[in-house]
Amino acid sequence: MPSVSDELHKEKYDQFKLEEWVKGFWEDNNIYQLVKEKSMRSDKKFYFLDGPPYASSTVIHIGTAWNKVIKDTILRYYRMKGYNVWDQPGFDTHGLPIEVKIERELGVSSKKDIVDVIGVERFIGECKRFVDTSIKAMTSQFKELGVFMDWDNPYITYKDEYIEAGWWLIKRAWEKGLLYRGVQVHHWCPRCETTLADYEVSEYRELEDPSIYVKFPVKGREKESLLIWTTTPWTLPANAFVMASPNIMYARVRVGDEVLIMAVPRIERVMKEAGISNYEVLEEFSGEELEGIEYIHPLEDLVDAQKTLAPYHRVVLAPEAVTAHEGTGLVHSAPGHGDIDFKVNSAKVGAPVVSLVDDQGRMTRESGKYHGLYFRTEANKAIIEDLKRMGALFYESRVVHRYPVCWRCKTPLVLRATRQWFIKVTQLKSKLIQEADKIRWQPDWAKTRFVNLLREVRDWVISRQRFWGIPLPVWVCSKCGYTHVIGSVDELVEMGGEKPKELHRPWIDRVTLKCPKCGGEMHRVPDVLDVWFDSGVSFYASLGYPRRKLWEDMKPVDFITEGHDQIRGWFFSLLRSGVIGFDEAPYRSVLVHGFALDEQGREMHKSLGNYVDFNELISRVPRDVIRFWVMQTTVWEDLRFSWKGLDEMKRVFNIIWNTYTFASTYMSLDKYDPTRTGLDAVWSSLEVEDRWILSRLNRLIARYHEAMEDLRPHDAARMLKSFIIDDVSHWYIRLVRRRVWIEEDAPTKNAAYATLYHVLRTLLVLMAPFTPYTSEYLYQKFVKPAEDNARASVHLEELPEAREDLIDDELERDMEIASQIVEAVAAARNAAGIKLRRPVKRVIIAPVEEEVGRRIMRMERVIKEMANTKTIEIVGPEFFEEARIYRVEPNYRELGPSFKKLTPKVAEVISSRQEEVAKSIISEGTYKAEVDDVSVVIERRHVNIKAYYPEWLSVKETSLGIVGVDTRLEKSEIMEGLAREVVRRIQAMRKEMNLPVNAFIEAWVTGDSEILEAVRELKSYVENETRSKQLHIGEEGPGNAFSREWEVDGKRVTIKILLAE
RNA sequence: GGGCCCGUAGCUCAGCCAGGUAGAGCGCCCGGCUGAUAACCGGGCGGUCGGGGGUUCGAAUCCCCCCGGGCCCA
Repeated sequence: MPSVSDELHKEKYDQFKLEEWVKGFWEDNNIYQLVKEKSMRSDKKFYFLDGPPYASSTVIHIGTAWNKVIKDTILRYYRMKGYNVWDQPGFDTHGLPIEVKIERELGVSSKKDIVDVIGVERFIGECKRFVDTSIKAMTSQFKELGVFMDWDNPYITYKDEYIEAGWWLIKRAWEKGLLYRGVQVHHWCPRCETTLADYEVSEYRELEDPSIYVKFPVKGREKESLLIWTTTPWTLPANAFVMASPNIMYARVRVGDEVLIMAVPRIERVMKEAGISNYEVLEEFSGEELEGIEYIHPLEDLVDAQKTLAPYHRVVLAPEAVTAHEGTGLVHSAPGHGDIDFKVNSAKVGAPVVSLVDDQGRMTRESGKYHGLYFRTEANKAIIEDLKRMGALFYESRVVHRYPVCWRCKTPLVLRATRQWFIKVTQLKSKLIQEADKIRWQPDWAKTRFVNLLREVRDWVISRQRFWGIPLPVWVCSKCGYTHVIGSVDELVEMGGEKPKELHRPWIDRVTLKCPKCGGEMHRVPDVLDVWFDSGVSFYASLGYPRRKLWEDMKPVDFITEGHDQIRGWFFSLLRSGVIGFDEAPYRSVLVHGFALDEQGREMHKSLGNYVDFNELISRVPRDVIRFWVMQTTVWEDLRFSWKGLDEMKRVFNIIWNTYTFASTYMSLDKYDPTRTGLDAVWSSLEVEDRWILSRLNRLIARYHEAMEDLRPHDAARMLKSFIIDDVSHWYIRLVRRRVWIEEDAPTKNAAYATLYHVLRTLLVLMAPFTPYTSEYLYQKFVKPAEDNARASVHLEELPEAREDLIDDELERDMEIASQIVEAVAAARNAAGIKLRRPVKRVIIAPVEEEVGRRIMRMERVIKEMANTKTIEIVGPEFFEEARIYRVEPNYRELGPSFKKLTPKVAEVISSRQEEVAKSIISEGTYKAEVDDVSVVIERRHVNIKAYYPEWLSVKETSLGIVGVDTRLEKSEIMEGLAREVVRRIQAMRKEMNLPVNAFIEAWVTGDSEILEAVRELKSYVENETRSKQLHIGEEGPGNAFSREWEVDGKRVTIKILLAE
């Protein structure tokens, strides 16, 4: 016969051990496989797509842990709701950060070294080895957290099948005319020797640069120059034109025997900076008048490239590029080295785009004299010297400003125009916005943010001049220039290529094709793809599309969740790929989560010393505690990491444990069998608190589902916590305690067992997605032994649906009121110094409305028990009014000014005629008296009125009404109180002797006569409570008995105990 | 410089969308309970709801500006 086992309460609680045990249990019994198999039998699909973490570290960030816990909780929820859940994890593996790490490991620092010293083949091998190590380490940490995903079958972006899937999209883009090669100005890292996309330019440093004012002589005018300002002298050799604004006023300013042209609002600043006080503004005019003025470039003779640029040297109007806030209002423009310059040039000038800096950051041959010099250092220096020598330098100083550096190697970046491959995303803009609108965003503002970004979308530079990435599948004929994009390995072979060992560089670089146009040899463009491309195609690539057709059955992705940085990142790249490849958004709903910050709300950084190491965390805090704690945070807000917060959560688990051991202690004692004595069997014996907790439970279930389906798992987590702590532990268990202490087989006890068992069992299942370890453990130890038909694991259970018929609003309101009344009584007792142990004769309540009174009386039994009162009386407010005693005190601040010299005597009257004065002032507002033959009128303001209740009545006023406790002692209550004191002490002694709760004893009580009388009077009560077979009053007892002397209210008593046979 | 989010007690946070007497847990102090006991109950201390302005009879809540923090851009 199954019954609740006694295993739980025999064991010392240790959450770490518990989790270790569960981990072993899952492994030994293949629980994940069972869960997965069960899920796969369902035909309701739930396609979850894991945003792949970047596999560049062996220790995960706290934020990554949170991310996976959120995912796991939601996946578990949907599995337990009977869905066929796709739970494949992913890893993002390509890209520059990993290349840089490997370069460091191998001790090289340039692309040349990778090719010549290391060899690309070995380099790629090292990248792969590094990634594999990271994946292994990360996987084991995710498993530690109890994350149930298909860890044996992750999608990994460097696999050939994945690369091939990536090619497919490039081919799609090409077929749709979205792929193009173009020149654009981008940031370039001269160390990594690759272009960086806008979003990769994320780091800035405070760097020092020259700040120079340079004179560009105006053609055909003696000693007259345009004055320009720049902090990048190295761009001057590539100067093509000068920009001015039509919205700014300019002036010709005489300085010495020269005339300088500059913006009016800048004159004073510039002159001051240059230390020139003697200057004269000759003439002011609108910027428009500058248009077309030609100038001579001061370095014209030193720079070869200037020969082609000279014809364009004139002033161009470009209000978007010129401000009156800095410089001179005249901006030197080098289309090959500036974004705006490039745009203005294409729109208005059409000069050749010249970049005079090479891949390594050195000046090119075309820069003439400066050939070979490094741009920010050597070239700057040489150029400034030449300008000075030629008299073209107006003023020179240094400036410290924010300058972009490479996000991986911190090398200052250079802006330069290069030829790159693009996808014309701008053409898809309206479609992107339209598709974004169909997606469910939680929270709402994520959508706003997303659409804001889409409005500013730019074409996407997909090419990178690196090694560790998906090779760009573009082949170009070396003879006729014909370009072809390859969409698959099969196509590669069809085109005459040989299938390489793997699709990475360098193997793929060796594959040549035969040009279908001219028969010439086609070579691959040596670029690889931007690493953001990789994860963007995961929605189909992880499923092996197009080689396999699973995506077509599974689409769209039902759910994704990542941090809010991914609004711009992955959420965007997925949508972009979805629209390029399939003309639609690939996912249906998004949950955005926050960042894991430190206690002060700052970002965690190893360099800031506030970094919390995952391994430290997991060794200090049990996994479920971490999980349940992080899940309490409003998902889309930032998580403030807190050791203290985690400690608090440990206590919650302690209470959960205590709750289950409480139940198991008594249920096992009585061999309670939930399969025989279930809720149905005890239905008619349910007490009001039983019906109440069942109502609460079902309300919880309903709200829990609402929260989970609305992607508010934190709300569900909070509800679970408050249900178990507040409703079950703090209230329900307190209420049923006495019922489970009953010895015999009473219906009310069985009703309590059945209810408690049902509640705790259901709760385990509801908790399982959040606290998989604890739920499993309690399921194995508490549920399993009691139910023959229990599942192998709690994770194979199905989530219950709420039983609406058990939700009773009225009852819950009644209980709410009862609890408030009990609270008020406790406060009143406390004020009067009456212990809860001592019963009181009556509690008197004047409710604010009759309704409340009725509710109180419906809960009479509960209130009487919890408040330890013999009776409850409902009275009208007049009861308290009549009992109230008023006292008045003289208010000297008001008395003084009114009565001057009489003040002391008036005060005397007030103090001596208390009641009389108080009554009069309350009813009439004044009190009239004769003082030294003078009539005085004492007003309300002259006194402070205080209300008191008589000694015997302790009162607490509440929003429900006035609650009074009659504190008068009658002999019977005193007796009962004393008896209870003795009981308590016997219990303490039993505990000290380590007696089992159900053991019987024999006891002897001697000492104070009043106490003995009380015990004699309530003998059977004492015997019952303490499980005493025999209670000897006034007898010494044997010497071998366990003995203790006590003092109760100043009275001595000696108690002896022996274990009865 | 722009977009979005956050700012409430010493700490962690709820309340804000749908305006109506500022809440919980923890911590601290005092008291109680002692058959869940590293649990539990009551009371107290503690708040310019980041600051300022506006709308309103009434604002933590709605609007505007500013400050601090976060993310993403420029």
